[in-house]
Amino acid sequence: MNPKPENIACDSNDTQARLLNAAESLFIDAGYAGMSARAIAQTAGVNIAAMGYHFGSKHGLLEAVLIRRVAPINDARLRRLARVCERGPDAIGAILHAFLWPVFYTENEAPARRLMGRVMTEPADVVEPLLDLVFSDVIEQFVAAVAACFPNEDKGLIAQKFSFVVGALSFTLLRPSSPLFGSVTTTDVSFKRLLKFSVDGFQITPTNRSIEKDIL
Amino acid sequence: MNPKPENIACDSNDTQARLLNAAESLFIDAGYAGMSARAIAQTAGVNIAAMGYHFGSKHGLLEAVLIRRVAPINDARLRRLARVCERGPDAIGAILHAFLWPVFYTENEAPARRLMGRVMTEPADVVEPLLDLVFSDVIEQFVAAVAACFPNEDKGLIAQKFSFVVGALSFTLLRPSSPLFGSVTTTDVSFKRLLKFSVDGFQITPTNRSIEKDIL
DNA sequence: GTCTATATTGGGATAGAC
DNA sequence: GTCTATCCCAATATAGAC
Repeated sequence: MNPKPENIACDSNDTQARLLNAAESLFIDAGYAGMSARAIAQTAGVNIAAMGYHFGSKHGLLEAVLIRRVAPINDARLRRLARVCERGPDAIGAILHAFLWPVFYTENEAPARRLMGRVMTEPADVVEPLLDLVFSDVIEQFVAAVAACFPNEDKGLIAQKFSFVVGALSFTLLRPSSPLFGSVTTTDVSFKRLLKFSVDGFQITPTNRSIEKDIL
Repeated sequence: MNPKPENIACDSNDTQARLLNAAESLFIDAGYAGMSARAIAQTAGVNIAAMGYHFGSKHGLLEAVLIRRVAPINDARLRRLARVCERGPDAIGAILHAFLWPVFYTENEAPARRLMGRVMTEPADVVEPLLDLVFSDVIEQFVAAVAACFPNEDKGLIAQKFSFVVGALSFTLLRPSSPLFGSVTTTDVSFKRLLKFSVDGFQITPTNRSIEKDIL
């Protein structure tokens, strides 16, 4: 289907890379259903038929777009996770750092970030198989590592807290500047804030009973 | 455009309600671009032309779908916020409770929750005007209330922390059961976990310097 | 208020010449 | 590998009869 799978340059002028870049940009802005094959070809400056030739279909093109960006990030995540040897509550910061850092600082980070935010929130029938394929291993390993930090905590609680982190991350990537939340910040500031917020959210703290009283 | 704007029943059999329910269901599952007017009419069991007659267009129908669900939730949020008089760090739990509780426990909550998750993550060109219209007032008031709890903190930091909460909330609503994050939980458990996670994330804690050292 | 029928545009995919 | 041309179907919207 793809006669030249290796060595795909990101800013080359060949047809495959042009299609990948165009599809990525349109997917970020409009989602899968909102981007048309015609618009992709036009943005890429290539013929419509080239998409079918190189990637089989619009969906095949999306898959290639995803893997190009997400695979390096997930590789970096797992490499960093492997270096976090210590366990116990103090390791949570290092683990979440290993999970978040590659998203913000891997090469070609700007498009990759928005792409990750978009794909994590797309309708399930479009990307669920792709999400499972690309993220299940990483999520599983990180959840297990976090769970090892808190051996006495409920495993379901740990997994859900991790999903809160993924949600906060996805939303941050998806709307880097939103009129709803005021001023924009730099990548570095967002990263540090999200990391600290996540670490604090994972800490074991006594439940504040005054919150419960507020129910109506 | 809409000859009968008031008194829209949620489970009635009249054409408007059937269209609203069908559009909501399809929007949740496929997003705006992924749902077709034909599919809406077919699901609703009404004629395609009825959509144009009652709501003007597919976009007008989406707007009605949104307002029907989100307006009651936002009203409840602001009513609850108005009752949170005290200020200081202890009020953060009550404020976040006021923000989150109506999402999980307002009537017709099940579709409303997924709808909120979907609309918060849709491509900007589809819903940005709607999001501004529906959410800007609520977000602004809640961010201001939270900022009043932490008068010495940077306002941008407060706003971004609040966006983390919104992100975690949206993702939780969007994927109530995801194979990536293991077992499903009840609404009550998710609500309590998200509330505690958010409160803990807002607390002022010393920055853990060991996290910084982990940068490769 | 409802429906049939249709106008008009755009969708994804591909056959086949070069 | 690339392009033209086209197939077939789906999209939203609306006109006009009832």
